[in-house]
Amino acid sequence: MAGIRERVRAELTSEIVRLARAQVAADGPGALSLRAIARDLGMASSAIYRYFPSRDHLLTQLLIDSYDRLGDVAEAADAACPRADPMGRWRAVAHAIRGWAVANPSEYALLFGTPVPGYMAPEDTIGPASRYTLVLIGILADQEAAGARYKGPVPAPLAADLTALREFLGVSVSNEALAVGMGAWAALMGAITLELFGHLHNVVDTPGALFDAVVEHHAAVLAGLPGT
Amino acid sequence: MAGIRERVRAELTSEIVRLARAQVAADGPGALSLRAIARDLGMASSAIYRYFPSRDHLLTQLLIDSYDRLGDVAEAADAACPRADPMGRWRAVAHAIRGWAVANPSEYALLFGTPVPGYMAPEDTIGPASRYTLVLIGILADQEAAGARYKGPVPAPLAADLTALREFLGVSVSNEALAVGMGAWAALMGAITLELFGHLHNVVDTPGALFDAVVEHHAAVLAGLPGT
DNA sequence: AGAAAAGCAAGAGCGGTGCTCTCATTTGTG
DNA sequence: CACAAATGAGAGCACCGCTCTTGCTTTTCT
Repeated sequence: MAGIRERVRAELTSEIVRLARAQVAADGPGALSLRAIARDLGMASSAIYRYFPSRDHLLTQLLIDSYDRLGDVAEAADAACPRADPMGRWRAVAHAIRGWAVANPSEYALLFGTPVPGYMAPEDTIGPASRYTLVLIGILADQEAAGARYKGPVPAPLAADLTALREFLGVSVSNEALAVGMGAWAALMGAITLELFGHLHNVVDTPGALFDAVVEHHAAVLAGLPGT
Repeated sequence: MAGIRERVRAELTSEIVRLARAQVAADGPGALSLRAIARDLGMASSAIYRYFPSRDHLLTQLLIDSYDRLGDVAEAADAACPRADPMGRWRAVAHAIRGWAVANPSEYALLFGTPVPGYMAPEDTIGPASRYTLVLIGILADQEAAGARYKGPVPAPLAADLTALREFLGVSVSNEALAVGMGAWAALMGAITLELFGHLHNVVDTPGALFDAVVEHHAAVLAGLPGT
């Protein structure tokens, strides 16, 4: 009942994931080949399906793992800052996210690039996918708790969504703060995506320059000081 | 010498592109299959290669076409506004871009989603790819010419790039304005990408709400009025 | 006009993919 | 020990991009 078989199964499963991740890292998502993994493992291609019922299921596993790694670096960067300095934390987390993205471009593409056509991310992914955003929201909440005030106007439909979101998360932030934060989030991801997907090649040579400007701009906005 | 053969060749070529676009629109890029196109055309799969030497070449053609369509809608939206109202033009162009994106998600994914692994966009694409950005820069230039002032600081490396960019484009805009504009650009594309690629599904229900907030925020920033 | 050259479509074929099915073997358990 | 479950192997299906050869048609040149 120790389950010797279960153990070797778990090991093989994680070995498959390991090879899959290496494949994705090397040639991007879409280059993921179950047959190639089977070859590397020295087993028949059909045997892989005992561990992952389809290529998409394996891809989902990679998705979850990558979201978790991103969550790790975001949380680590946040934890390394004094909690009383939300703007320093914002800068640190933002740069940590970009750092992870440029270090793992294929994984970033997997998370934030073109979604697989017929593929809808299952429930298991939303937890890991939320981690890095929760870090950002936490910073926002602390900044507001420290006295920052954000002025709207927040469009009515957005306000309703934000209210629901706040209640779901159980965090105490105003709708105005959430709206500002989502704007910063979009700018953050937009800057990284433009950079990583090559849209700055014919515009700007210095990698990260646009990103720095974006982060600094939103640092000022997120500061939420009166008169801004 | 009228070139009857050339004409039928041109027609067949555009027919191939038409079917390819339909395929991409239906099932996203990556579902593009030369064999399927050949089947639809009732010809041998090998015959396609007389018109496009490889799948990537056909994809490049689709890329150029899509960039041109995006450029069309951006320019049209801009032209429909009074030139003397740059902020109105910004709003109009931004919403036009998003409108095109939500109406043609697969084409948007083709342009701004995960790049094809080994694929590097050839020179012919940078012209069409620049059109919608030139519209945005034009608005920025007019706004600054109308008296708007943007304050830095612009990071030194970014400043160098922006100077080169300005000289290349031959537009008269300050580095500060360009930096602010690129920030708005990143936020714009980031908001669209997050929405279209499903990252708002568990956050916000109202499509476009985040986008509106982002556009309005940057409208205020781009206004460039003293005290902002 | 006739011959040479160029363009074109078709078919077979290579190596690759995801995935399914069957069959034999191994392994843990009642 | 015997039985049932889990596992691996192999063949096979339908698809993919791409290449090569083989004929046929159209254009062009002499």
